[in-house]
Amino acid sequence: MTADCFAENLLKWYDQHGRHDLPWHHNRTAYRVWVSEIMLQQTQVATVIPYYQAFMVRFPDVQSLAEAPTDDVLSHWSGLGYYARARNLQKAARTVMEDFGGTFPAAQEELETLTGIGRSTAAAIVAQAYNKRAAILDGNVKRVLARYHAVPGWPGQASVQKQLWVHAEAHTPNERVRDYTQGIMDLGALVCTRTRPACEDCPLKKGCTAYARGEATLYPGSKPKKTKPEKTTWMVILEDRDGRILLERRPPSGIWGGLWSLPELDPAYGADELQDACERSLGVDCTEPELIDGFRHTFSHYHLHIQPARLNVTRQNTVKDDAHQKWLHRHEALALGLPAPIRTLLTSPEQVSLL
DNA sequence: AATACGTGGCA
DNA sequence: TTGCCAAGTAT
Repeated sequence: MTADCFAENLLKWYDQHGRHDLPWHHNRTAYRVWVSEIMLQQTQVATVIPYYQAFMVRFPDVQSLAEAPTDDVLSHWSGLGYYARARNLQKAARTVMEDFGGTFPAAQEELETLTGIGRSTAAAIVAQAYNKRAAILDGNVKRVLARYHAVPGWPGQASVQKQLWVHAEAHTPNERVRDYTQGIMDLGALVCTRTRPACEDCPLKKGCTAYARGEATLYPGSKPKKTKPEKTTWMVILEDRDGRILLERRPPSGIWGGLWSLPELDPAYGADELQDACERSLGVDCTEPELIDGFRHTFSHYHLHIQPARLNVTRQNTVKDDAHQKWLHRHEALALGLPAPIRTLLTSPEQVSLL
């Protein structure tokens, strides 16, 4: 334990002010902790909670997750984002069943071999589920440590991250690792916040270098700003006489991988070429295409200009697939992996159909 | 090492 | 309206 009582002060604060009643705090099995950690990657607690609850009802253990249809897993993830997490989650569940005899590995080293589990997530599972010593370094911890030690630079930079890992390891105590781990995340989320940190309420202010300098908000260093690339694409709204809209399954990797969306066409096509392109690449027979408004959707790394076009389909080779149909109806437009502006164009689940 | 991967909240 | 970013990992 370091002489400045970092962990002790943090634990004392955690007992009084920390979060002790989140859904994954109850019945803390490795499986439940694992699912929560994956959902919480780059995603805020408030967003995760309802997804976590529903997920646990449908997939209460590793076996049920491993045996489920992937569509079922994806649909429970739909709206949460970063869908590779869901695909990796199930892949890892199947690995646990096949290679680990259905028992979740308890060693950080072994956990890291499972896809979707990196160093920090493996450590979080070890600490949360088994109360075994392991250092985590998520966004909250990075912020706390960057301020406490006045570590300059942007944590996305490998050299900066490396220093933060050293500090994370050094502060992690041998006792009460579970509470410590939850506590330092809670501190980052509730006190040592990105903007307007509540330094006066912080149990670590005494040893905090940035606080001593009155420079808490200068840390961690901000991401170097780059001009976001702009991308343009076509999302085609194909509607038949019954008002049903065509969807297609997206490739397993890439944006909205494995989900259903409006057909996406090569942006190189001009508006005048859309009809031909649809008939050729989607195998449908369209009448006059009519361009709807284009709009822009912003992702974290680029601006996506989406140019939806409406086309009337005169002939539709509908392949009935009850399982998929049911899936779409149950989860409505949210399940489609569409950016919000397009969702509004889908009037009701009953109008959604597959080709 | 740098980039791709979502969504919603907030200043 | 726009930019930033939140319990990161895979490639």
